[in-house]
Amino acid sequence: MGRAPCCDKANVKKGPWSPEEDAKLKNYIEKYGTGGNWIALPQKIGIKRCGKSCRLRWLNYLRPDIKHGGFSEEEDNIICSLYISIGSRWSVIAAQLPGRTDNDIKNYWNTRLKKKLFGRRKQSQSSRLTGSTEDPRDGNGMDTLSNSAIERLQLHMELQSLQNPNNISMWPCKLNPIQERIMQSIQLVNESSNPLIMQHVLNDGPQKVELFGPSYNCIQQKYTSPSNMLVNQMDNFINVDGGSLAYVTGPDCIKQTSMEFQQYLAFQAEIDQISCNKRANSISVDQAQTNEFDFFKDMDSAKDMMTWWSNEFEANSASSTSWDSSNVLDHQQLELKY
DNA sequence: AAGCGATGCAACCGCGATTCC
DNA sequence: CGGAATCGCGGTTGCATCGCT
Repeated sequence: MGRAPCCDKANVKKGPWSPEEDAKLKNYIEKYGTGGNWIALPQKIGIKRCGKSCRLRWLNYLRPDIKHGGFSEEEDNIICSLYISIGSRWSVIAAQLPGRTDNDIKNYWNTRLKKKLFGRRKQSQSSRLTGSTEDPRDGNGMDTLSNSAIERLQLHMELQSLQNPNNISMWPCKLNPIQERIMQSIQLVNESSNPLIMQHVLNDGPQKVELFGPSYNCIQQKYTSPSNMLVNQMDNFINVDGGSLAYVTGPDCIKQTSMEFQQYLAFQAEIDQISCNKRANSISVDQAQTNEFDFFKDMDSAKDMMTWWSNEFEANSASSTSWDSSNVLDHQQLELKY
């Protein structure tokens, strides 16, 4: 039993939008708004389109404040930095780039920026591997990993370096103060996920977590308000599940743990287990999990990749083509004040 | 000039999250 | 409170265009 379709698939038009359809949709929304129901919209307008398709067309193309093409270097930097920090959360990234849509950014990343990064990797690697014709897409390189896997790998490495600060850092860029705080906060969450410490937290008086997210906008709001006391309480922020932040204000927090926080803890546990299995060279891992995290088999090459990335970032941070996220988060669009 | 692979982008699809009744 | 409806997101696909041979 699948889910019921959102519209009558047989009676809706698919494919490219005609100028007439565009005009009808645009005129209607500008006059009356969406009415809070995209599914009903096409009927009202009199076009044979799925409501979801109308929503997409409006958000990605017809909206008046849309910017198309021509990403600036600054935008490149923001996208790269945020992708490295939070992964493929295109809507969150898009929220930091006025006029850009998640779809646009996703396409731009997939078609250009990724190549910009991995292309350098290819170049760098092939210069070291004499006589090698290795293509990163041939099944042995990092590109065989899913975005999610890369994201997880990055997170894993962050956590590793936090847990063992004496290790050579493989995180690709110098963190700015906010990112450093967030990384510290991850450590706090790690500690809190320890049952003993969790117990301590629970017994140590009421706690409360306010969740700001998943969009970074929320952080922005907190940090751009000069009169907001939270500005001075950054140590109390903890990162949950990538883009979202939780703020530890006091009472009742653990009971109010959000879904995202639970997911984060589950993910952390998963990573811990995998790391454990890796260390113990265990082969008893469930096959599905093994498949999902196959890349850990190739951890050495992955480390190599991240080390390379780190070098590239450092080298580039001195040039005008800076990939250094510390620059990015200083960007005025984020308006983060320390 | 034609063929063909690569590229870029708009649009679709499936599914989890959220809202509504 | 539970199920249905809707929203919103990320991944994927399809197709027009480009550029190389």
